[in-house]
Amino acid sequence: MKVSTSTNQSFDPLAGGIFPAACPSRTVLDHVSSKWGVLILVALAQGPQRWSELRRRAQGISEKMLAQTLKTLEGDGFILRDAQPVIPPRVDYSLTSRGSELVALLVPLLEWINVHAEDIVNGQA
Amino acid sequence: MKVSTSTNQSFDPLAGGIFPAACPSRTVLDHVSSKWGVLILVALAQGPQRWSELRRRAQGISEKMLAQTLKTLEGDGFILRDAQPVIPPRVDYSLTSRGSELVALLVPLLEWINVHAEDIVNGQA
DNA sequence: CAGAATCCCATACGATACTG
DNA sequence: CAGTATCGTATGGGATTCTG
Repeated sequence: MKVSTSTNQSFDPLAGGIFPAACPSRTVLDHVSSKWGVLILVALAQGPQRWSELRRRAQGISEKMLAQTLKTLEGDGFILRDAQPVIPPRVDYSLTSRGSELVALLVPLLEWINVHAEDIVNGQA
Repeated sequence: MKVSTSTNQSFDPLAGGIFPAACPSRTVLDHVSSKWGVLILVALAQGPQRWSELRRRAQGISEKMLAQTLKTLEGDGFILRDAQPVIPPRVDYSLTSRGSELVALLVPLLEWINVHAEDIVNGQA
């Protein structure tokens, strides 16, 4: 599959699958692009992490949203939940191989955003 | 910049900028990952398009959301609005160079999702 | 520590109608 | 054609409290 990487103007491997209103692609896209999905995914790119670590990393996330986001991502097979039966409880979250594939595509995007964000919100060229 | 593409485990060019709650990166990320942002951007990857074409492409979008999304993306400098003073009105939207950069990162992501979506929502490995 | 449960609100979003 | 205006709803998401 070829995709030229700049000032790209013609392709259409998406035509059949992303744009229809009720398609699997839309569902997955919504999960990933939910307010916290990307952040949790990318946070896990740095290796397995515990609940509280994720909570600290994704600043501003509520417990409810963390739980919900983790469940969705687990349901999609992007992350793995490893609960150890100890007291106090310890649960580690990590990327599955599918999750790693996705994150590999997400990281460049987030990096680009991170680099250009300031100019963008400041309205600079 | 190197980013290994699987079972990737260490980098952190994001540490400083994406995770803080009130940072430009978050703002831009929210714009891009809004329900319709990605779709409109990627639709425009196929070349300049008119309002009604975009509306047809991004199936399910309401006029309100299309207008709002286009304004946000224009405000961020991702797309260009070219209104021609003719009757009936004709307005073409196109990607700016900044928009093209972004889209170049978005397309592989959407393609990946498009390919794997079915398995993901069906709960298959 | 790692959640689940509940309550509640803001706003994202859709449907419809109207306009230059 | 390319929008704007208005209204109503659904739900994303926060705060708080409770539990194994």
